[in-house]
Amino acid sequence: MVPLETNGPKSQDPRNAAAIDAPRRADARRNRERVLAAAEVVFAESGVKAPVEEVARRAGVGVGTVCRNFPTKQALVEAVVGAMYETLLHEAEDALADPDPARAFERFVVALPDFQARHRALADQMASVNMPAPAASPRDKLLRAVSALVARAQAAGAIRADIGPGDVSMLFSGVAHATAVAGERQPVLRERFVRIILDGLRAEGATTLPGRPLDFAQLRRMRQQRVK
Amino acid sequence: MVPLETNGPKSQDPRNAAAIDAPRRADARRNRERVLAAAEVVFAESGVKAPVEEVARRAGVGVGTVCRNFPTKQALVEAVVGAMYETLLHEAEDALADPDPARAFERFVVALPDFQARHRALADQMASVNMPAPAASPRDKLLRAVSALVARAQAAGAIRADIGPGDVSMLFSGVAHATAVAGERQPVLRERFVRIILDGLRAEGATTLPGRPLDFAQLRRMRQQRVK
DNA sequence: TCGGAAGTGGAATACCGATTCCGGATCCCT
DNA sequence: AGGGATCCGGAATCGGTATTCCACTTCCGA
Repeated sequence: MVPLETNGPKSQDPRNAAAIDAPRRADARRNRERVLAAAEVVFAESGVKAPVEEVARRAGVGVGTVCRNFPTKQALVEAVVGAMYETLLHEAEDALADPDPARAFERFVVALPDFQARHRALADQMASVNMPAPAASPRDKLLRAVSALVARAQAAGAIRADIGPGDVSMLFSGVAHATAVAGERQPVLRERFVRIILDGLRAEGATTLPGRPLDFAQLRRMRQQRVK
Repeated sequence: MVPLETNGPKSQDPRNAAAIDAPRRADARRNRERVLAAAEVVFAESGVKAPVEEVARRAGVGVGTVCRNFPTKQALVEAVVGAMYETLLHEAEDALADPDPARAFERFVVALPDFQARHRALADQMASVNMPAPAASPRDKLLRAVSALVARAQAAGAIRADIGPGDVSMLFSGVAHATAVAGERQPVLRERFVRIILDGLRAEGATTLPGRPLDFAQLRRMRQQRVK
């Protein structure tokens, strides 16, 4: 590999993932997008175990094209997950735009399990990521946005003070997983659970929680401990 | 059971699964137990995707022995799950033995996610079963016990009336799944979430829940709808 | 418009794990 | 103890999917 060129245009950049992300030819770039979009759909409806060939078919390209863009299936999955962070980030930013902290928080915790239930398999992938988020990456921005939503809601007295953003994230992801099993066509069920948990998050002092409020950094550390 | 008799042993009984469960030779029966035990451990730590060969190795037998006892990997998984129902049933019955309905309920909802977090992959399997439980099977007994725990707690005014056993089961399974990802070595985390949800379940009237209380029959029906 | 670099489809290959098969070992009854 | 039914181990088989490879097509700059 390293397709030798007459005079090193880029060969000295060891981590030019960007170059791989954006192939030279227009049709190639287009195909890459198609594959990514197809993969998101396929993985959502059949889980990550869906054959690569299915993704290729759905994208209208050959398997070779898929594998050239994403050298490994794992790489494909990660790319799709990366795209999902951006979607969730929008969700969070939309919520943050609401001037009422309580409503903003509520809006996000309704949207989160909703989104995750529609992407069960990929949400599981997201949950097992345990690398620190590169600064200013979509994931990093998302974590900050969620932290802000929680902090703002707490400052406004809308939710109890003894929880952290990590707690919130896990609680509602749990809802997503539980309801996805029963069928994503049951938004009512999801809403019931979100309401119940919201009631629990509001119940200041009803119970003294063991442990400390959980933030994302701690959450990540806990995942790493897990030998896996 | 059905210890062989001298003539006409059993060959005409089409559904003598029991006979398969209890092979004639003592060493065979012993091996079967070993495989079951090994499978439980292996699946718990590596998920159901763990190779059959790994189970065999852990059990100290050849793959052939595993496959003879459980003609299919799926059959092996189901056998292990079946055993788990019995364990959970004990948990539920122990809880029911507590004369205080509130304490009994609480005790079970702490034990449930705890147990499921230690058997994540198998818990997922359990969640996707959508056949009616045969009357008096461990699973059937478990569902009844849980329903009783919920009903009793409601009658005592310990938890809100607008929820059903299906709601409870899904909520706490969600906790199990969420915390299992972060590492089953974090019982404190699990307890935090259980407390929060318990607060939410206590908050009578705090929020009017959409939909109706969910019982197990409805839950099963919802799973079936899901084309899969 | 042309030439060749860049990209493509999909058959061939590599791999991995479930299931089958059978010569040999083990048990259990007499 | 003897002998046959039963069971065992694990190599061979089979199936299914990820990945590689290359003859052929498409794009794009000159």
